[in-house]
Amino acid sequence: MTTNKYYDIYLQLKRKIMQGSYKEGDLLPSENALSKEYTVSRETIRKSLDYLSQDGLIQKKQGLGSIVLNPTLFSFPISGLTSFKELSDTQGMQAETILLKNERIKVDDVLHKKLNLPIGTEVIAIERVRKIDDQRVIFDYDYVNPDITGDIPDARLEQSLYDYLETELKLPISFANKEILVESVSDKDREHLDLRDEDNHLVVISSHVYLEDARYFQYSESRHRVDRFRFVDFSRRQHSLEEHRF
Amino acid sequence: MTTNKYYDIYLQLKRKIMQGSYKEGDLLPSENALSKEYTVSRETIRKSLDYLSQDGLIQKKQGLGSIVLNPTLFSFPISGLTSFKELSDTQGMQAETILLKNERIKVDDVLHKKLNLPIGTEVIAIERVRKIDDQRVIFDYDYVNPDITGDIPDARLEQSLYDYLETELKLPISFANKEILVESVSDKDREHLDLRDEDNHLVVISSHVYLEDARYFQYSESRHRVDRFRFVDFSRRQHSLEEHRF
DNA sequence: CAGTGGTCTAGACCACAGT
DNA sequence: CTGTGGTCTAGACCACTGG
Repeated sequence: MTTNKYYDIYLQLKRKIMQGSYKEGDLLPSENALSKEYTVSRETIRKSLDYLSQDGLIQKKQGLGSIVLNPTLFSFPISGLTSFKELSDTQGMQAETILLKNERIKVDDVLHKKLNLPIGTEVIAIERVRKIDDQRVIFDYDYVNPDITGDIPDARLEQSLYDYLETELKLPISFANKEILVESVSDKDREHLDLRDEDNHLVVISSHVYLEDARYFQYSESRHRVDRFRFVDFSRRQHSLEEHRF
Repeated sequence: MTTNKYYDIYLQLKRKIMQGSYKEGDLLPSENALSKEYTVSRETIRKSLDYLSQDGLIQKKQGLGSIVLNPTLFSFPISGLTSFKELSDTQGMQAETILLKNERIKVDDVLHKKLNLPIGTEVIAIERVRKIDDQRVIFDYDYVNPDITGDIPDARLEQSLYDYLETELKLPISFANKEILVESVSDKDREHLDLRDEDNHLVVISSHVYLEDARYFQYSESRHRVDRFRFVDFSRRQHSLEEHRF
């Protein structure tokens, strides 16, 4: 339960859209009408609607109103920062984790390039293989800052790293820079994953993860068998009045 | 030139961050200080800062201030809705387009599944191959609603479709649902693209594109040779106080 | 024309950081 | 404690849409 008016209203409107009380193409009640209905100011309503808009649930049009969009394509929240465990929970996949490594190491020159940390810095290196429907299809590497987390119990890594960090350590994970590439399969990939003969490539998702106070906290690399990868996104066009060149 | 205070201030602050007037880890002036500096209300400043935050340029922390983040990773705006032409312009690649097809067709059952349009609907089908550094590495399919665009001159398709739509037709392209998958190479892919022996797969980006009034307008499928694909994203964690199950 | 969303203000109170 | 960002208000004016 939150205590924010705008967030409560956002959730209520979201539920109504998801449940079909408002259908695709319908207009929401006007901002003035909503502000009366919920007895809040119009600016508060506008903040709630901004959230719906960012979710891709409505489209606002000046002079007309807030058009309800089709929420069906929206069921995969793979965009944003979401952990494997959360995904397998919401998607109802049968999933299992194999822990290969969980130890402190020093950053060498190879890691240096990936992590942007000085050579010799101590990090916790974690290697995990993810099994979905009895096939090993994802290879996860994580490097975290031990000054922030301390050592991490093996048992927690077989569940969710993020759950441990947020629930147990109360670490406020906040934002990430993410990159998606396709890379060639390495010998190590082939050893630990169930790959088919035609699999020459893996989809690799690399993330630099930061805490709320903007401290650099974790680098992760998640290597997916290509047929098990899917990325869904809702995006708005930036009408570029601005200069992009810097 | 815009006439919005919050947007002007956003651009000014953005420029200062990009140019290094504010460095990584610095705090921006407080909201009160900024509102005095620009002689606007604090809410207006907050709107500007919201934009910077969405861009991943600052991180706000209650009680502390707005922390400036590292803008270096941020130079690839492949996220969002961006056309091939815009990308090749900003990235300075040597690029060329080969137009294979530009004609009205009727939706058949195969297209029906992709477009979510009734069988028999008339659409403009466009097929283009993109050459980068003399190699044919991207195959683009576009299907647009002819009621909205009318026929499209061949010459314009060798440039940018989006440029034509926005500059010439003044169509307000607004948002899209996008999906990224990896698919097997088809015979048609192999015929039109310069693929290497080991290329069994392509990265496929599918988008459903809508106008400002939420009318469905275009479906596009962009098939990339895997080594020429890169996707960069900045994401904030949704602290899920909320239910994701619907 | 009346009604819609878009921008902006001046003020208030609260929750949180750092000292 | 002071200063920070977070929430919220009541009102104003503007730009746009539709009839």
